[in-house]
Amino acid sequence: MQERQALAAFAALSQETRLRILRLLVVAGPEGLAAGLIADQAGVSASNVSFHIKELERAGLVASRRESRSILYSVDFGALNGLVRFLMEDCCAGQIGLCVDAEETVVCDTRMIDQQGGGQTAER
Amino acid sequence: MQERQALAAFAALSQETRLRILRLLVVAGPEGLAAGLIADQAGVSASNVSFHIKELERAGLVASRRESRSILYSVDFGALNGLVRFLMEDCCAGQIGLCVDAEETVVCDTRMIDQQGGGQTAER
DNA sequence: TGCATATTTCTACAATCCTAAAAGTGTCGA
DNA sequence: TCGACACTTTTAGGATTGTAGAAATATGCA
Repeated sequence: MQERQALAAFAALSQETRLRILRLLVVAGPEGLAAGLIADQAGVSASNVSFHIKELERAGLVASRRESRSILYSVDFGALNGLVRFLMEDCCAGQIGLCVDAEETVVCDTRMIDQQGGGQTAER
Repeated sequence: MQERQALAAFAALSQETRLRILRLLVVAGPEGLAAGLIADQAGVSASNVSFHIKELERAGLVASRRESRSILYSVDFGALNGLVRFLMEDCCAGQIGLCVDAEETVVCDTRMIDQQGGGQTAER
């Protein structure tokens, strides 16, 4: 994932309504959800949903397709995956051993295994 | 990590200068970096660095300590780790098998293994 | 076509970002 | 201790961007 896209994705996720919408869409799965339903479930006005969905689309996190009267929006899971990877790799600038805690979540990428010898845990 | 903190963290990372600063700090490691050095290396004015650092601190991603005349800033790796986890768990709303691709990065948390049977990859 | 539903554009307001200048804050030597 | 210096933060300003609700537009079915 390019830095440019990651910046847009972070911006998209930094807004409460958008985060809520994204979660709804994740739960909905590849099938997606109509804008009206999103508005209902998120407790937000339709125009507001439209605005935020557009932002999520611009960030590449959400895709849309028309189905009869409704437009169904769904998460681009590839993009979401890319963002996780960006955060772990690019953003952590190769210090993944420091960034990603090995306690519960053990990440088994070769690059990470190389750095996991120390078994370092993050300091709080 | 609480949603509130995650929102602040995403907002902090959604700005080019702040992302650059965070990367510098990650590379610098626990030792940290003085504000002046950050300004030089990031190619940003001192006041601007101060402004953005404060934002990173507010988001809980960066800590500071005084050392003689300088103030050294360092990444809170625990918080960064928490953000990665938030993105993978809370944000992905339990659909980790969909969100986190199993191709290169295999995540070996029990919760994830449970969901990895399908070996589903994201659709683009 | 005409109506009901679904979505987008418009508008006003608030928040963010950056530069330059001024004000702190702490350290060191006389 | 006091003043000078180095380093960082705060403030003020103006331009840009983000937000929410009102109004307008588009779509599909009878």
